[in-house]
Amino acid sequence: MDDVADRAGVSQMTVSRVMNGKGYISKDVRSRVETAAREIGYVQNRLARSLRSEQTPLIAVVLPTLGNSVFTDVLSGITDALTQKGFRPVFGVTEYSEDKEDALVRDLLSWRPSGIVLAGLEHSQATRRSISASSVRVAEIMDIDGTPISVAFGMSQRAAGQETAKYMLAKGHRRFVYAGSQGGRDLRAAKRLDGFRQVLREAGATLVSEHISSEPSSMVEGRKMTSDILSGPDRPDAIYYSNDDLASGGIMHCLANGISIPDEIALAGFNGLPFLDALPIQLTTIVTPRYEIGRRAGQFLADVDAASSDAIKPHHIDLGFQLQAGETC
Amino acid sequence: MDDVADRAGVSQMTVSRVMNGKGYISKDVRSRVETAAREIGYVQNRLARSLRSEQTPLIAVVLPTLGNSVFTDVLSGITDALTQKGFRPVFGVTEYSEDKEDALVRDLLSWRPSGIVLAGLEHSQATRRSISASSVRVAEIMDIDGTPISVAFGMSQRAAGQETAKYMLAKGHRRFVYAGSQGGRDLRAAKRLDGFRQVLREAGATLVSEHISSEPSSMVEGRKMTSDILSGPDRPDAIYYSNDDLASGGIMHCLANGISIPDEIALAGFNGLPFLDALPIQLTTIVTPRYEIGRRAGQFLADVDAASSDAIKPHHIDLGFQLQAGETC
DNA sequence: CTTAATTATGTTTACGTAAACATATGGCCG
DNA sequence: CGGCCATATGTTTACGTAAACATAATTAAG
Repeated sequence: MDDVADRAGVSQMTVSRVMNGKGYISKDVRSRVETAAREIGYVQNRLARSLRSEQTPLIAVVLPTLGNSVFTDVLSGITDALTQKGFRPVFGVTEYSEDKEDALVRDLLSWRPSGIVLAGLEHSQATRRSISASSVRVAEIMDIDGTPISVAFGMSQRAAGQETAKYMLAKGHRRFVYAGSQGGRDLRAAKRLDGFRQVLREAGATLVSEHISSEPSSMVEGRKMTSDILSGPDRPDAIYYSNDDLASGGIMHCLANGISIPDEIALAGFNGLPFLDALPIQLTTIVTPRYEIGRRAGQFLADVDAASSDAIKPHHIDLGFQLQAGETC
Repeated sequence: MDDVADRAGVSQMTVSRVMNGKGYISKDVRSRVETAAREIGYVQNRLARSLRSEQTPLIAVVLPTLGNSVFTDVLSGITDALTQKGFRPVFGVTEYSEDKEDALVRDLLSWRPSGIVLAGLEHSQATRRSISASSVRVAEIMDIDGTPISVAFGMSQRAAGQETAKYMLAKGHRRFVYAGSQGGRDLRAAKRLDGFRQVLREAGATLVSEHISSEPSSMVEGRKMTSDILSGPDRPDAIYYSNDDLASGGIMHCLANGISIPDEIALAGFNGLPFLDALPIQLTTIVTPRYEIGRRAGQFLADVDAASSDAIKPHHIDLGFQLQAGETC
């Protein structure tokens, strides 16, 4: 800035004013400064700017993984909303580990972001302390079953599990198996299962068993699990998968082995990923507003006014979900 | 830091040394400082740290979109590599616009990142200027057909197009149509088409027409385009799609309308996305090392030693690709 | 036992910016 | 014409940290 100032024959402070469009600047000086800046290729140093002004246009984003398109959809929504308001995401992935979340949150907060996005409502005491000590705005996403730190954008995971169970029961299925992944560390999936279980219990139906793979979810994994389940001793008449990736693997297994869906076995997934449309059989699933969740969360955090009301009463914004009836139940 | 210092009965500088593990510190002082820091919940201010030390653990990542899983795969690879070495990605999307890339690069460079990831090898003069003025390390990804600024990690897009053409010709197809998206702004797709065209020309085969939708690529879009192509006047016997999303839309159209693949029409895609396995017909496509490209690029940028050799001769790292023969050609 | 290293700590300063606090000019009002 | 306000610019300082440059205490070497 000093160099630009010299070249334009003004003080450093005047350059700062031109750059930020604050205060009074004469037309003449403005153009001289702008020219000088362009000529020497001046680029602001945001580190200094943010240090001095005590605010950054950064939003920390903490997600469990990028390997699941659910979270890349969310990230896409966040990014779009933030970009529009001149904010930038800085992010990291926890791989569903609480310890990594703690460390990551601490690390990201050291950038003094103005906001932070967390997945889910369950966070360690350490994470909560870090956050409350820093006065960042917080948006929790995906889940609304519980008490948010500040505002949660998402849908009721439990209700999604319930609705799926009701639908499958209505279709006449009685003996169920649950197939999940990530070693059960996906707490949203656990809540869905919880809702699912509860409805089954009330209806007197049976949850024969729960298969939880330790792998990340994928079609291949879903196919393998389905094979195990169907060749096992206690064969169910329906499988509830923790997500579409696993469920589509289930469809593949059945197709490949001539197992008729839904007569011999019914399947249901979760997420409503677009690739389902390409499958030969339409999966019954729950369509979630992933992009919208991200966009709303981003919008909220980038909205400086929403910030000012710092003592926000914890609440949630329910973005709903949609059961998409397919041919697999 | 001053507060921690007071509490531990040492100077601010000693606290700094403990935090960064630099210089000599006695066991006693170290533990006192660590305790004090924990007690008052001290969190480093990276803005100040980076400002003073003139280096940041940030890597700027500029991608065309997050709406295409190709780039989320890449981003996942980048993130994994960076995280491991204590770096963080800060990113933005260009939506395939050169102007947005310029603005984004300028903006991201203002954070003084130690590295930047760009997609492709084609960049405006403005972008090149910004980058060379800032002395960041640069990794260009996806494409290696051309001269990189520094190091490019990717594969030959042109060769991919060529190989697809050769394969389809070998299967006896002669009249081709190309189907692309993004209004032709995807320069990698353009290079593939270029290679494809060239091989057809040399073989005396015909590229009947090139359909370029202005929409982002998706199965729905691919299905629509395929319908148009097949109902048009000059019906081809093969369609080369710019990617798997469009191609799988093509498969759907054919399945839904009883069009036999590959007898009535042959199809080929690009990327080798995992969901292809779930389709009733295996698509012939090119499998690209997307995650690996991201990982290698991230690794390179996070490697401080690779940095020191600042006058790197422009070169590329070819991560190759694999033609995956399916049932659609 | 001196001297020189090694270990351990402190003091001063600079990183690049913007907030806070001046100051100067001109125009408008009564 | 004096006073006040809007406009336009400058000067000083602080943001939180680490590099650079001391200095003190301890150990090793001769």
